[in-house]
Amino acid sequence: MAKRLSPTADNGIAKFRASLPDDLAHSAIADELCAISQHKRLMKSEALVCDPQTDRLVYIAAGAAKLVAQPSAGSESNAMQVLAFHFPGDMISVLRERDSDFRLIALDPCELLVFSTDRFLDIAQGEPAILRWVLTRSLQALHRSRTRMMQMGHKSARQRVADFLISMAEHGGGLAGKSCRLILPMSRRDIGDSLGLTIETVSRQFTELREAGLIKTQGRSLVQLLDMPALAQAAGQHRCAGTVQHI
Amino acid sequence: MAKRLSPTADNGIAKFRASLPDDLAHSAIADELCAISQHKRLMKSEALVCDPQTDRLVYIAAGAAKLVAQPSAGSESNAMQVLAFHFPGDMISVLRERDSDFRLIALDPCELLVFSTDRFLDIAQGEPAILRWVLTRSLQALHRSRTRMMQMGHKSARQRVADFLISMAEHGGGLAGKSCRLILPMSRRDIGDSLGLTIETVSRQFTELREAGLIKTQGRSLVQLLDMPALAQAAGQHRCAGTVQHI
DNA sequence: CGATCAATTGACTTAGCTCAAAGCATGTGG
DNA sequence: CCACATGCTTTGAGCTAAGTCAATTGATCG
Repeated sequence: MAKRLSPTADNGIAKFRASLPDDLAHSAIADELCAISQHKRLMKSEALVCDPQTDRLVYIAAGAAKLVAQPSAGSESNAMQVLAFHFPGDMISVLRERDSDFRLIALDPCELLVFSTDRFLDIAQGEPAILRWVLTRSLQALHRSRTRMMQMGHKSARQRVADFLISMAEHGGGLAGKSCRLILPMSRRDIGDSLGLTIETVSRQFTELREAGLIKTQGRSLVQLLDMPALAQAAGQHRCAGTVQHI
Repeated sequence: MAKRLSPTADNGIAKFRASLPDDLAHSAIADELCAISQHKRLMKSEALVCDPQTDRLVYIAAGAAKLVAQPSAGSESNAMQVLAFHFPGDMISVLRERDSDFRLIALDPCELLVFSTDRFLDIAQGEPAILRWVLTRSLQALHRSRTRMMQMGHKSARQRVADFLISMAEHGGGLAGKSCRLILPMSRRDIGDSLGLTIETVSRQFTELREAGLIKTQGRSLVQLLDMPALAQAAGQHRCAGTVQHI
């Protein structure tokens, strides 16, 4: 059993165990994995620092984070790219990379479990079900990344922003009705960087969506999606929760 | 041992075995995997058709292929997106998807091994090293996908085309010197669809690169990279901005 | 209650898209 | 083997969506 570090560490570990396949939550393998895990807490805007020599697997127990890449070369000013936003329950692979380093930055206070990928896999090799669990999640992540790439490809600013809001709503879970309240943990800059748009364009899109009656905003981070089917349509007739209406 | 289907089938299977971790190439597990593999040959432009109900793993033994996604809904005209190009030795995961179907289309005659992902993993569970092998490749694919997504984000047409050429050269293997000959198996349209650009823009970029003395073209598909360092720089820097200092 | 940074709005510029026409390869039939 | 036909590619001329620059408004915190 993992040594008692602190109540919150135990809490994070418990969440990790719970996310594993049911029958493995309390297996010896799970114990081993927990034992090699490093428990980290990040303050808002703090970056996860870890040995850049090894690949890492990071499990998010609580909080939201962004995975960013910044070209190491020259131009400091702009050019920060947000590759993905991550939420509790996500397992992220952070590969070491020579030219552009990838970093995980907390959007709000985060609780993480960090594993060395190699050591994790060495242990997981003893239990193929765990290996398969990680593999399945990776394939899904790959699939999601490809789907998003598809969208980045040729979509308008309106479509990207609408799609972003829809996908945030999917995470929030409030997909039930037509409307949905969201608290966005990320700034407009983060949103822009993740969509390949400028903050100004993002802001203008928010304004237009508000004027079209599709959303309502309040303060920086509170957004209310008033008509999700219409939003989904604005996003390009993709995934709408219940009703996909033809055009 | 897998039943002898045909000389080419055996050839494809041999390549698959060779790509596995050394000590497993002739293991019983490898035999089992080969036994459940479906050997397919595709003509140029032919799509891989397989049961859309199950996820598939596809190993490319020979030929080049593109992974495309087309939004199922309405608009036929444009909106075909090329998610990735694949080459011999690649292992691709084709997930079934309800709204937008992903298809693998041959760019030239292809030789493929197709596995049901579930059955593959069921067998691979007997040999964690194979599971880990697939996982490692998936994480790399994810990483590549993210890197490309980053580029799709905010990069100019020039940067995208230059980067595309560089990455094609990496596949060709002729990375040694400053120059490199490439035979592109894909059309300008495919290139455009993969970069989120129109064929016209791709063509114009080729022209400009030619006029800048960075490449030389001959016919549709032959491209000669004359100055790869300069190309790499064009792929990286060259922030559009108001002040475009010519090269 | 200012100080400070994020977000919005406006005016202007431009990269890349659209539409349209002309050149080239590649394959086919005489 | 050559002429033709077809589809790919290149080139050209506007247009528009989104970026840049700049100034204002709004929120958040010591």
